[in-house]
Amino acid sequence: MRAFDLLATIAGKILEENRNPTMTTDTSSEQDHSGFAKECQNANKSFKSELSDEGSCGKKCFSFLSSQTNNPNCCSEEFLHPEIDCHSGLASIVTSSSFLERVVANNLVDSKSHNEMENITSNAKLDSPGYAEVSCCKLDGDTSEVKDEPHRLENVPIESGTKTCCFEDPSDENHPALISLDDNAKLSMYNDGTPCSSLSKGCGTVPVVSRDDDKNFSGCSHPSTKPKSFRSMTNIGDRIRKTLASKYSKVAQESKVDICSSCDGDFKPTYHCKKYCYKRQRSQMNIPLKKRKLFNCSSVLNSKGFLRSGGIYYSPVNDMSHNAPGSSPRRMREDCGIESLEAHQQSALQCGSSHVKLRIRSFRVPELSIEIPETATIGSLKRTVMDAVAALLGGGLRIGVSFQGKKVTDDSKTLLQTGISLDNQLDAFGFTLEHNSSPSLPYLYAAHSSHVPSLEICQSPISPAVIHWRSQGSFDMLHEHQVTNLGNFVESDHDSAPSPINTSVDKGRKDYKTLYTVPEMIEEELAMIPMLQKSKRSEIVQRRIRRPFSVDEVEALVQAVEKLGTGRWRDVKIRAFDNSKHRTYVDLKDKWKTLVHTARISPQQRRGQPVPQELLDRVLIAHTYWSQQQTKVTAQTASRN
DNA sequence: GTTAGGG
DNA sequence: CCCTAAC
Repeated sequence: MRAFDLLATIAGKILEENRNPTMTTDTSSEQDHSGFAKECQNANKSFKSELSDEGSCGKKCFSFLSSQTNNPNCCSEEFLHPEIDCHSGLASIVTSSSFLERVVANNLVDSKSHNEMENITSNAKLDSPGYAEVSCCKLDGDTSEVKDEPHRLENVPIESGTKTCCFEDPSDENHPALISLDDNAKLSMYNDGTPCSSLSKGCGTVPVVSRDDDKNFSGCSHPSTKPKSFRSMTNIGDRIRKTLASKYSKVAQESKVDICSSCDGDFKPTYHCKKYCYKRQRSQMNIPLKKRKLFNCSSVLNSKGFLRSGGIYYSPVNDMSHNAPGSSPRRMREDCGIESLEAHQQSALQCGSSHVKLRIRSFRVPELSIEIPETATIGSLKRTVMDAVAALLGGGLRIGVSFQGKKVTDDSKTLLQTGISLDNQLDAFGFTLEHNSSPSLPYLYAAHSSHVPSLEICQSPISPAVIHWRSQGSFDMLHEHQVTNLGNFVESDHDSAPSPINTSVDKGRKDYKTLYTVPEMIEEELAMIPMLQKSKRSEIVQRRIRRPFSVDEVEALVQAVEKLGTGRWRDVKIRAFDNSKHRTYVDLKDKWKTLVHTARISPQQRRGQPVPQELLDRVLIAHTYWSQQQTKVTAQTASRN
C-alpha cells in the first residue's frame, strides 16, 4: 500500500500541475464502448459481486486490438486510459491498465520525477496484482470490422525517436488509440523491443495453464444475446468464473486502490480495481482462458512473427527495433532436461538497461515411479501417470538453473552477476525441474492395485510439457511489460487448462515470473495442471482435475453405501476408495448426490458417461433405505429427549 | 477432521 | 468439484 500511497501523492502533484481541461476524454470512444460497458454491467448483475460505481467503468475507453487469430472476436487489448501529455497538452490515449503506468506515462518527459517514479515503479510492482490485465473479449457489435482489418498491427508506424503503437478500435476506425511514448525515460519499461501493443500484461502476470476443448472454444459468445451463457458453459467456464472471480479477487483486495481519471480531469483515488477485475473477468467469462491468453498474445506473436516449426519456435523476424539478425533465437537441446530452449536476447533501448529474454520450450518431468496392475487399462495408466505428474508439479518441484554447465544456486544473484549478459550465448543456459524437498520420488499406485509389478518411468512420457519461463532476473523493468508468448505454445494444444499461479514475488527476490505447463496427452478432461511451486502466500488455490467416475467406481461406491449407508463417507472412502488418492470422501458424497439425482431424472436428461440403470436403481433403493434409517434414528433420538 | 448442503 | 457452515 505504501507504494500506492506514494503514487496517489504523486498523482496529486501531477494533477495540480495539469488540472486543466486539456484532459479530454475521447467521448466518441466512450460512446463506442458504452455498449461494452453496459455489457459489463449486465454481466455483473448475474455475477455475485458487490460491485458498485459502475459509472467509472463506462468512462473508460476500451480498445480492441485486432488480432490475427482465428477468432477475431477475442482480442488482445489493454484498457485504454485517457491520458494527456503533461507538457504538450496533447490528448493521447495510453494503453495501460494501472494507474502506475499512467503516472509513468505522464511522467515520461518529466525528468524531475523520473527517479522518484522509478523507485515507486519497482515498489508498486510488488503489490500490484496484475491479474487485472487479462485480455478482454470483444463482446458486442459485429465482428466484421475486426475481420476487415486483421493486420492493423503490422501497420504500426515506427518513427525514429518515438515509439508509437497504434491501437485500432475496431468499433470505430476514426478513433485509433495512440500510444506515443517518448523514447527516453520510462520507455525502458518497454525496452525489450516489443511493440507497446504487445505488452499485454495478462500474458505475463496471470500464468495460466489452459486446457482447450475446441468444442467449447469455438468463439466468444455474446453475453448480451446469451445472458445465460455463463451458466451453460462447461466446467471450464465455471472454473474460469470461480477461479478468476473468487480466487483472484482475494488478491485484488490487497491492492485495490487505483486512480480513476474521469473526464473532468480529476484523479480520484477510488476502490474500483476490484470492479475492473470483475468486469474484465466477467467480460471474458465466455472465453476460455486459454484462448484468451492465446488471443492476448497472438498479436504479439504475429507482430513479432514467431513461427512454429517442429515444436520449436523461432522468430524469423527481428524485433522492430534492435534485434540484429544474428541474435535470433537459437535452438538447443540440453542434457539438463530442457528439450529445447529458445533464448532470445534483445538489446535495450537508449536507456541502457538490458534484459535477457528466454523461452523454454519444454521441461522434462523428472523421475516418476508408477505402480499399476497389469490388468489396468491404458486409460487408468494415463490417469495414474497424470496423478503422479500432478502430485509432482503440485509442489514437489523447484527450478534449477545452470549456466555454462555450472549450476547456479545463489538465488540472490542477478543474471548479470552470474555472467549472463547480452553477450552471452544463452545456449549455455539451462533449466531443470528438480524435486523440491523430499528426495523420495512421488510414487503412485493405481486404484485397486494390490501387488503388482511396478513400472518405473523416468522421464515421464508426459510430453511435451511446455513450460514457459520468463526471465525477470534482476531487471525490474521487465516486470509485467515483457511479452510472453503463451499463445505460441498452446495454439495447437488441446489439453490444457487455465491455471493461475501466484505470481507474487517476495520483496528483494525475483526468481521467476511465470510458468506454463501444458501437457498434451491427457485424454480425459484435464481441468487443471498444478503449477510449479506455489507461492507461500498462495491465495490462488488450484482446482483439481475433473475426473468423471467410471462405472466401476460407481459400482464400488454404490456397494459401499449400500453397506455403510449415507453419512459415513469417510468409511465409504476407506472401504471402497482407499487406493484412489484423488477421490476424497467429499467427492464420494458429491458423487452420491449426483447419482441420486441422476437416478431420479429421465434417461434422456442424463449426461456424461451413462451409468447402468441397474446401478441407478440400486442407488435409489439404497438412498431411500438409508434416508428412512436416518429418519428413524432422528425420531428415536427426539423421542428420547 | 467430517458431514451436509448450496453453488 | 468448490466452498462453507456446523459439528
